[in-house]
Amino acid sequence: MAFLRPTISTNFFEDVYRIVRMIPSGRVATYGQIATYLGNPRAARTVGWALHSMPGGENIPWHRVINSGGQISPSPGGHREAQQRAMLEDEGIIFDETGRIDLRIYQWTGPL
DNA sequence: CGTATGACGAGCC
DNA sequence: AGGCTCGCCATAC
Repeated sequence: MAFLRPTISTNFFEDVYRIVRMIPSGRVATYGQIATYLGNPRAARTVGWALHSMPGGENIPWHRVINSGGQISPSPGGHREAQQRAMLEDEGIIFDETGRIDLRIYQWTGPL
């Protein structure tokens, strides 16, 4: 529906959403990882930005995207962090004492 | 068109 | 281990 589309052609953003949508439940991906799949390994910040300004209503598992440290990136407002963690735990992901995820186990291997 | 910004990442202390 | 700085890149203004 073209009339529902934002005036701006956020092509890069759509690509980000497309990748994120492929992440299966119980798995996570890092911002840098997604940026790599888009062909820009250094655009991790932009990926994060795409998610923070993500349109609601879309079926995008934004909570499955974390930083390379295996932690949930603090967002302005903060409370999303707890929500994100709860959703991930609900998918069976275990956090350690420092609130970190073991990427060796949960990191999505990509659209292989 | 130049400046500022931001769910990052790697490096250094 | 934890915290700070700098580099990167697509958008917003």
